[in-house]
Parts: sequence; C-alpha cells; structure tokens
Amino acid sequence: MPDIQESVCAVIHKDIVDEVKESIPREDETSRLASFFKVFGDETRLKILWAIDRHEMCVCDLAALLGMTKSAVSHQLRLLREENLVRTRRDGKVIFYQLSDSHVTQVFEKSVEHIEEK
Amino acid sequence: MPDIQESVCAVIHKDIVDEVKESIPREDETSRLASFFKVFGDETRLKILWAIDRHEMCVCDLAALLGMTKSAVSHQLRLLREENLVRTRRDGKVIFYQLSDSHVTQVFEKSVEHIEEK
DNA sequence: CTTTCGGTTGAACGGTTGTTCAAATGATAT
DNA sequence: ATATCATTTGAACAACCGTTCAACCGAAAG
Repeated sequence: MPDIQESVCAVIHKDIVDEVKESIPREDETSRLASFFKVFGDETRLKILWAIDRHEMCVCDLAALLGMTKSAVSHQLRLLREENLVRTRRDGKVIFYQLSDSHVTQVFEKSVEHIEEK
Repeated sequence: MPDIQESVCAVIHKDIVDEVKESIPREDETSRLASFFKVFGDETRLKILWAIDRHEMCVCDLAALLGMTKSAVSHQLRLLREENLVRTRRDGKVIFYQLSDSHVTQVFEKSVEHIEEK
C-alpha cells in the first residue's frame, strides 16, 4: 500500500485542540499583528526607528547615518508610515521623521530584556 | 551636466547625525533584535506561539488546529527553537511544545495595545 | 515663472522565505 | 529485533523582500 501523507493529519488530543481553538484570535487580528512585527524584523528599519527615537531626522541625514542611498531609506520609511509607526513634520524643504507613539519603545524594551536573558 | 545621484548623500544636519551616531546600538545587537522580531512577523508562527501559550501542544495537534501539514509546522517550530522561544517535553512518542519564557507574552501585549489604539 | 533639491516612486535584480513533497530518524510499543 | 508512527529533514519552487537605478514630483527659494 502506498504511503500517503495526509495533508491535515490526525488529531491526537482532541480536547486540547478544541480548547485552544476557542481562544485563538480572529484571522484579521493575527494578520495585523504579523504585519506589525514584520516591520521590526529588518535591521535597517530597526536602526531607523532607534535613530528617530533619539532625535527627529530627515531622509538625507538618515541615509548618511546608515550609509545608504536616500532612495533605500525612503522606501523603508514608506513601510513605517503604512504601519503608523512614524509621523512627519516639514521645515522648509526638509521633512523630519519622528516616532508616532511610545508603544514602539516599550515593545523594544521587552524584546531587549528577552534577548539579554538569553 | 549629468545628474549624478551620490550613493551616500550630503549631510544636512551634521550635529544631529553625530549625536545620534553616538547612541546607536552595536551592529550585532540590532542584528539579534531583528532576527527576534522576524520570527513574530509571520502569521503561522504567531498562531503557534499564541496556541502553545494557552496549552502545550504536539506537532500533530498544531497541524490540525492550523489546517497545515505536520512538515510545515515542524519547519516553523525549528525557527522558534533556534530563537529560544519554545522548549519541548517528550511523553511517549509525542513531543509537547511550550513557550520558553514569559517575555513573549509581554511583547505580544504591548503590540496589541499599539494596534488597538490604531 | 524657473530653478533647485529633498524626497518619492516604479521597475528590475538577486536573495530570502514559507510551503510542499518525499524520504529519513529514532524512540516507543509489540 | 521489528514495526509503528510522531517528528524531522532536505530539495525544489513560487512568492515575497530589500536595494539599486533612473526618472519624477513638488514645495520653496531666487
């Protein structure tokens, strides 16, 4: 008989699965949460967030700080904007970026704690 | 004259760049932080973490819960293991997965706060 | 109005990532 | 010892991601 690998597999502990299924968040909530974290999962964006947490900065200065092109920085800033993590302020020709709220810093702190602990 | 786009661009506010450059974390720290967040930036892994936060679970049950193959789940669990987010316990033939510490939950909470606030 | 220039955008490219499929482990139960 | 079966693994493939390049946009300065 051929060894058929079932695609969804047999449940071993039905009681546990049922119990957990009750409390799992709705699809759109896990989806939004995943997009939120996805933004942090890149070194460039992490550095940008860290930098503008210290001081509001423009694209040119961020590019100089990180040793990247303005274009690359701008592409990343767009993602941060879409995720509502940053807000902007114009002064003459220059646009300054800053964090939109303090949750970002708090999420950072908890994560650093976890990593330090190892 | 041809319009040459310089690759690193002119600094506009040298004082700010220098100040921020002082406090930016070391390369390896941002790197570890990014890998940590990268793990959360996927809906499947997020659901797995959420599930085993409620109750320790085996691969088969997780696969059934999420409607995925055991293989797919196992691949993701490997990433969670590498990031020290989960630990295992064997009972007979079955291996139960559970969260390795409570920081994970705390990071979740802060993020949900940010998202709810919108 | 025209020029300047910081910032944005879109296409294109390598590289990475998540899932599937098939095969292999390896601890347990017989 | 052998068979069973939960779990792991590796290769392959499509989808996605980050950077570069070139062109464009638009507010402000002249």
